[in-house]
Amino acid sequence: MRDQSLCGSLSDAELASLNAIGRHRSLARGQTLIWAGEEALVCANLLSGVLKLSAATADGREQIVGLLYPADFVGRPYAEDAEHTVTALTDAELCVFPRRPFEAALENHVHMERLLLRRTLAALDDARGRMLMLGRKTAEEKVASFLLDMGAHLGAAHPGGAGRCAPGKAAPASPAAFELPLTRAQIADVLGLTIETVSRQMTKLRRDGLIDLPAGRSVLIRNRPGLQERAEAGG
Amino acid sequence: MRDQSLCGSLSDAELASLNAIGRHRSLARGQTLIWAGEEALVCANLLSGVLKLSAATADGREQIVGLLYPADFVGRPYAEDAEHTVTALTDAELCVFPRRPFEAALENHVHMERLLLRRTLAALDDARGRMLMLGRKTAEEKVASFLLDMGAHLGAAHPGGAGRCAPGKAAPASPAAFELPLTRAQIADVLGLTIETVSRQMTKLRRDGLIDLPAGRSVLIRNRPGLQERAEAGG
DNA sequence: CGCGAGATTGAACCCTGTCAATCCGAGTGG
DNA sequence: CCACTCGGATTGACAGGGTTCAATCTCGCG
Repeated sequence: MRDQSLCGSLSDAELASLNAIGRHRSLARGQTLIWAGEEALVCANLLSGVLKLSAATADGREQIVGLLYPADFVGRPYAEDAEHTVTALTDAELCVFPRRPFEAALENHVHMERLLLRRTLAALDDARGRMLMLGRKTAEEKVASFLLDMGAHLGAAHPGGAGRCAPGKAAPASPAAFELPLTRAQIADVLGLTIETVSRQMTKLRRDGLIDLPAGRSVLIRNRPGLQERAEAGG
Repeated sequence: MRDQSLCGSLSDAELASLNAIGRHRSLARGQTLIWAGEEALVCANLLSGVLKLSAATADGREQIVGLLYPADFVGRPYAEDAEHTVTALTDAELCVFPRRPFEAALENHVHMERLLLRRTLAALDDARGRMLMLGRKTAEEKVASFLLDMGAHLGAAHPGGAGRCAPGKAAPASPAAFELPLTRAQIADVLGLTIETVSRQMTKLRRDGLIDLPAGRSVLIRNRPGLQERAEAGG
């Protein structure tokens, strides 16, 4: 468990105090760990699988505001109520900590707090990058950059077993083929589009020979430079 | 200077070590402090004025990914290169720290680091809230929520002197009138729209009696509940 | 007065959303 | 084995919200 996650590069003492309050938990695909608006009871460390972080308008429009991959931190310390809903896109495994004890552990272990600060800063950069995409990219650019992003994150995945990261390999060259952990509807919610537009752009990219869509949710990138060109912009 | 900013609620020792490395700096309206892509040389604490945080696509489309108000933290510790450009929307005053020494100070003063962590977590929530707005709100909803947001932030502003926060008054009831620190073009860049759409939505809200636009950039909120209704969603 | 930046307004276009029909693959039960 | 169903994906037709292009207006300032 001492991988590149939050637990990674902690002292033995720190690891021990985390283990003392942490509990292993499995999430089935579709299951929700945290509901927006409810009391934020837990933080966690994602061990395997992919989670979505989402927000919704009063009338039901949904926006996925973040995707969480293995080793990512889950939850929001220091907030009484959760701002966003956390749901499993694939079956997932977590190391869950009750929020209060976790906060206490943070305060007692400077190193852990420092690690979380760096991660949070990185997450903030990521979120802001997504804002450029949502606000200023066309549908084609959105879909193209989404596919490239996803390919990078599912790097070491064996096509078929979604999203498990081989420990040790930090950032492997993303392979040509992978399995999307999201439905078209969820992709639409990530990109701020509709199902239909996502579908159309995908088939357009396929017709243009940049990608292939052999079955259901599997994707094959045939022409990465070309795809990057379609992604334009800075993302 | 011991206000609600990063410097606020620090011990004397911590304050002293910040003062040792910090330097006061003024920024004229339109001046840029940090360029995206360049080496990130400084962090800072915003004393007065309003700054924008922006990203741009290769072909020049711009998206404002954050607005910074007095007492906000500026910059990105632990990153070699800046991801976003920081520019003054109004004349502004900052307390600037060279990044490296600032990082060192962070490591030596747990309390400061903890404060920055909380702020960063809050900024992350804010950014994600904006993602919902960019991805899922209509033009009218975007403009309405922008005006409400701005009214809240410019709370204690005397119409005409943009964005200076009266110390002590934490979150005053937002007044009916304020002066926008942004041009229509910049508002468009915040909301992911065009100048023309922003303009049209503003005059629509005026025609409907929800707001008034007496002069250039001044705004008067005539019917806050009505405006909130137009803002819909969760923002 | 005239200039220029910013703002408003108008008209035409088109990308994307909406509505609806169809298709596909997996699982189920007759 | 096949029909049926059901969720997800694709495709088509159409309408509309927002962009684009362009003209006009306002206001501060030299």
